Amino acid sequence: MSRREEILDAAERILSEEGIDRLSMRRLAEVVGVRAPSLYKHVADKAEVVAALQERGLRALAEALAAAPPRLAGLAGAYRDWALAHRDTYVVVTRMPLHRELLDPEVEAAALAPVMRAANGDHARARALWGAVHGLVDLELSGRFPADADIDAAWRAMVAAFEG
Amino acid sequence: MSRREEILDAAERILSEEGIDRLSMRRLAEVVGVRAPSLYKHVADKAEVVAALQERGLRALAEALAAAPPRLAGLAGAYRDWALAHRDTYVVVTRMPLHRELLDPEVEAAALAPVMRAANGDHARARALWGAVHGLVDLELSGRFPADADIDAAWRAMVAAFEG
DNA sequence: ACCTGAACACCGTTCAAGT
DNA sequence: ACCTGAACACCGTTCAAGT
Repeated sequence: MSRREEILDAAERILSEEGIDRLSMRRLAEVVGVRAPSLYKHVADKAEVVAALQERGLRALAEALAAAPPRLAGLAGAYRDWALAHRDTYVVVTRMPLHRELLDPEVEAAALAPVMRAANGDHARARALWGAVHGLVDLELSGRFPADADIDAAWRAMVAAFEG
Repeated sequence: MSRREEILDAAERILSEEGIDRLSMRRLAEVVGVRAPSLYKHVADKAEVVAALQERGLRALAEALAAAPPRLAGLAGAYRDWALAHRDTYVVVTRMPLHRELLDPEVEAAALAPVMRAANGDHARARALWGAVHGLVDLELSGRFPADADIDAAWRAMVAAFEG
């Protein structure tokens, strides 16, 4: 395993185990067992590390969605489940600037392919659907629903609207 | 005008004019004309500054939505327009941790009241709708749609789904 | 080829000291 | 009551120097 892979694996571990706030170049170096400046011999900057995490996250999300039942409710459920199980990764994938020039060009489309399929190839509808599932996940992750809110019911209402 | 108000006004100005990345206690102090430690005589910490910005943002959003045509398309359009016109404020309002204990308890509900009304008082439907409009805005603000995407069409598809 | 310490320009925050 | 400089524990990043 190259030093570079070692660094990216460590970054992935920090992200999922310690959270995004702890993902610093200094902490990353510490986990790898080296001083922070040494990282720059193997990655250009932190943005490159983040881009790698986004790529890995998109691949994992694509896999989870591809394995879900293709019906809308199943797909929406798989999307939500994956996001809740990988909160910090989901945030990195969707909220941080996407450096597309550092990304495998196919990986973004692959993650959205199941959504595209559920919308019968209608781009506008696929984006509306993606917005809806992403929005519900994002509000939940950001703690915008009151503690006693029935979030499952909100998901059912969303699915009903798009199936209507 | 109290020093505290002066500080919060300056924070609002930095947020909208220089962006969230420049909103630091040190920059804030500089704009107010004082050293950073002095701020702590007037606000407890940065979280309190952010909470004040969230409250002001929610109030402004509530106003914009209340002034919109109550039909779904008009409401969705007003939501999107406001978010795009106040990008950094929108991000602070929706993405940063919401310190509800520092917030006027009615302001959050006030912002969502028009959405609630559009859902005929159905909480689940209102949350699905909020998720959908927020999600589309968030993906657009995060640059997740390709440059040639017809985002207007995505909004129409979303409105159609919920009106269906 | 790889790693290091020192440095630079930043953060949020605390605190003793001054008025 | 308010403001200050100095300090602490952090950031990302650069660079000359060592092996």
